[in-house]
Amino acid sequence: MEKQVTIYDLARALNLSTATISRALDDSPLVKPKTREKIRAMADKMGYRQNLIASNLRKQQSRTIGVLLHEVNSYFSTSVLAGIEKITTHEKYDILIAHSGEDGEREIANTRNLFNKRVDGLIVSLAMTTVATDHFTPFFEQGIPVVFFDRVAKKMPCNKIVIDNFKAGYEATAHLLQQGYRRIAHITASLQRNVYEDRFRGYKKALADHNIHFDPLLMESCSLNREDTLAVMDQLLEQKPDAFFITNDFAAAVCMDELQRRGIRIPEDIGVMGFNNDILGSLINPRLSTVDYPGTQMGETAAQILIDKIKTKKNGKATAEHKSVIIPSTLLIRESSVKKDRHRRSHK
Amino acid sequence: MEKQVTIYDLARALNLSTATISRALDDSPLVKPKTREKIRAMADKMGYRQNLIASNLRKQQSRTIGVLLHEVNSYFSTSVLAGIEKITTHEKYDILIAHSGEDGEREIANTRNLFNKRVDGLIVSLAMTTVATDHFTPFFEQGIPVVFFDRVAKKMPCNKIVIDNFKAGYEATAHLLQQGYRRIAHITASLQRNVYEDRFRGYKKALADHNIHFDPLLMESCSLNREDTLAVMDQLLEQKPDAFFITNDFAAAVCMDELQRRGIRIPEDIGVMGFNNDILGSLINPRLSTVDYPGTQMGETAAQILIDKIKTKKNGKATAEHKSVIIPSTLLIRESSVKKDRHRRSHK
DNA sequence: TTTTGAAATGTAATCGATTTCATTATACAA
DNA sequence: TTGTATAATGAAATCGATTACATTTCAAAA
Repeated sequence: MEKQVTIYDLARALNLSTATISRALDDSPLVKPKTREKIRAMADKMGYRQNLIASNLRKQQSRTIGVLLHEVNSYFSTSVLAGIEKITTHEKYDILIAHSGEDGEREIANTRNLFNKRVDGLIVSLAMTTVATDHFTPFFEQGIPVVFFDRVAKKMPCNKIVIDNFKAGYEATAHLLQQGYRRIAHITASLQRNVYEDRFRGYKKALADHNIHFDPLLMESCSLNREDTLAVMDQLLEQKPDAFFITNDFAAAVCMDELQRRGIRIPEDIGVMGFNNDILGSLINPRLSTVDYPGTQMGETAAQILIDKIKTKKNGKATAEHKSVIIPSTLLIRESSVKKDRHRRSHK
Repeated sequence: MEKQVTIYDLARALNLSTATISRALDDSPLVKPKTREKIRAMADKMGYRQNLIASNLRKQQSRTIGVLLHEVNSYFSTSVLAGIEKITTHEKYDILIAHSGEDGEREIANTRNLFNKRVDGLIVSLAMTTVATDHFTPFFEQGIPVVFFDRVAKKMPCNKIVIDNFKAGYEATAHLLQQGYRRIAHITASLQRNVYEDRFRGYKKALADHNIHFDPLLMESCSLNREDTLAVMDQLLEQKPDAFFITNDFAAAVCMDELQRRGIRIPEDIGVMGFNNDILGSLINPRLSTVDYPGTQMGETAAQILIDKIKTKKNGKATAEHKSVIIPSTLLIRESSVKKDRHRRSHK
């Protein structure tokens, strides 16, 4: 385990000051090209590597962005991460990923840790069980930019990247209604979170606009994991629904699988509509109708806005105003929600 | 944007030295409980937050582990990450995730960056196009522990967490043979990587053991993404195979979908065997036979071994010997590879 | 009361790079 | 040759926490 080579070692070896070394390695025009070359050569020869911890301490930055995710196991999450990474790599930032596993307590602990690590900015999607948002105030007080995406805090004024969940929920439900489905069951998650609440409102509005009475017995919230979804589905089937609108493709796929196992035909007997456009949906039979959710684009947008805020902050300009971006989502109609006979009839 | 509160501010406010403050906040028994309480209270009151960058510089550590992944978009990758995270969270380490997108060049750049960030250890799965492994030598020279998992460098002596890919490939192929399939096509990825090479060897050995001549025309390497897989499958179909052994569940699902679209029945006409046990496989029809790949366990093991190495290193004991762990994988026989008629016959 | 050892606190160096504010070298004009 | 502007380099402070080593405090023993 050799000792690290520092700029002091380089300075000694070349009989120069650390100031010159530092400047040379930073490509500063203040040092003579010939000197710079000498320093470069010696740095290579001695195997010098910059100590970013020391650099960051001095520069009062970390060139790191914290990403606080509710979960990482979905296609949506990895898409968002890919989008964030694309931008941050280009802008030479690192990302520190923390995930809360949908647990508000862990979200708080993670937020605290990222703050202590002095991340230059934060990208957040709230956990399912988060209620208060006090844990972000240290960031606001220090003027460290925070961008929320997807799962945002409704009341708080902040930077937000979202889709129009109300509209998406409305359109998905309206589509099912147009296909002739009437008793549309809705499986979703905690209504505390904007995304689920908005979609639910969209669902109810679409029903109302089609003169259908909303039946509370046709709606259930759960964690959307396999077991909970199956349990909830089982319960809802007693209400004799003719369609399911499920706010998650994985849960929708689980339902479809179980329905088919019970001999129920999709979409003839029961129509299914998912949400998120997970790859999964294009590989199951019948192909799942869903709402395309541009994860990569959300990630890119969030990262770009965050980095812009970080940069303008450095230039001293305060940027108090909050950006709010709505990314377009689109209804993706495939097979699980399109009644074939009805379709055929309409063509004849 | 207020100024950060430092231990100097606390020291001044309480008329104590920074040494005492630092010790108190670290729960050192060297400071009187009463003093500690006072310090704690003042820290809370003034909103003190530890600056981990300064702390890490002084302590010559980062309490961060670098994770270098070939990709992050698979169920396997997220499982591994979950496993790593479980351990690191418990041991109070952060993880810095870098992914190479299967590109060797990016892997080199990422490795360099993680080194400069002074990660305390590194967990790696090699990219598809990586050839040399010189980029890891700075870690070895500095005695920074590195653990490879899954995609490891065969020739290099190092810490490795793998499954027995040869055995898994053998068993998967043998199972298909037992089911009566004879012309088994093999779709895999770059044979440069141990995992694919070993599985391929297992495949060939199983064929040989069943007195079946290996036909090179039945084997193709590709990136395993949708388009490439479909192209390769199309080509292989000309060789009239009666089964596919595909080293990736996603690619297998894509194939199954396309085969069924062409009216080919699975498993009656063609049997399909995947690899990795992606959730996907349990949601498609017929359910995909595959090899269960314990990602979470691999992640946990890799993280635990790495942290142990970091700890023993701190205690001064050099740990030159390399750990090599083989995690058990299991053949998961579902529907896509089991000939129903044959099955029935054997029961009658 | 003095001694003594442990307990508590303090002083200052340290981690490694950056950067402000000098200072020295160099080139060109007068 | 001298003066002067500019280019190049250096000395030392700085970022904030930790910690080796020194010093003070205090209670119990002598």
